[in-house]
Amino acid sequence: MTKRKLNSTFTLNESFLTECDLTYAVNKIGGRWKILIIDKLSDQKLRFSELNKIFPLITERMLTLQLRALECDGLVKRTVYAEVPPRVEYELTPMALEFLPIFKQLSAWGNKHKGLTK
Amino acid sequence: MTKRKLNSTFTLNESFLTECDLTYAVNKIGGRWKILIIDKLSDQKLRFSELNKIFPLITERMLTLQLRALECDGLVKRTVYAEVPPRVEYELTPMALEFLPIFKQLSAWGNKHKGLTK
DNA sequence: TGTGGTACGAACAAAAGTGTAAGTAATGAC
DNA sequence: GTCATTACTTACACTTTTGTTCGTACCACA
Repeated sequence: MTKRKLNSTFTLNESFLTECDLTYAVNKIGGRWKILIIDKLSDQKLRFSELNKIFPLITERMLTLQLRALECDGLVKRTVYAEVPPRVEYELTPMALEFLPIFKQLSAWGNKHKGLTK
Repeated sequence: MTKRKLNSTFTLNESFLTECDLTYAVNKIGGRWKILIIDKLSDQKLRFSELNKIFPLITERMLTLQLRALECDGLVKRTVYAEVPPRVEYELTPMALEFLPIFKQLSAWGNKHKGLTK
């Protein structure tokens, strides 16, 4: 996505951290809007503009970035139709589909404990 | 942790985002070292200095911040012993223990797909 | 000729997260 | 009195992430 300086402690630590399968997994869904996007795509293909309407607060730029990251991580498949005006559809990959049951548990956990700090 | 400006779009979006149970849950473990800390605490209490030794790359400041955040979110319990030199022990709360099985699945998913982008 | 819709891209700015380097309190051991 | 130990705290700098604003290509259609 954005260019990074190599050899910064930040980056070095990142390498160390992603050696952990758990951290690796969480990093993949760590972007601000990624989870919501995956959730919406869980049972349907959606176009860029449709996602944009579903999440009015996300900017086009952010949506682009998050989708690109998801695509890059192999969680989302991007299909471009050579039409005018352009049409691009996004859908989950099998790898992402395997994530969904975990999502449900996470969601249940979140729901159970939300607001009950302590 | 750090003070935030209210009313920034960033903060407003955060409110919107954490309405989603899923995003809420992921945010709780989103800090850079939180997952590793929880993992280490999964079967034992540990002192501040012990955690620091386990993760040589984390700075004391970061360790403090992450532990404070975890405590604030009700995932970690902090026990201070009135001794000199000070002794502070950290352990998981029941809420965090409920997270562990999900962690295992996340970890398995990460292990399966790591390196297999696409 | 001009307008409209789609899915972006680029330049910039703001905010948050993370790392660096130093310092602190309390007290028991020497 | 000095030093060592533990668990921090503070001030600052740097990196990444997120948001703002503007602009683009393409062609159908009016």
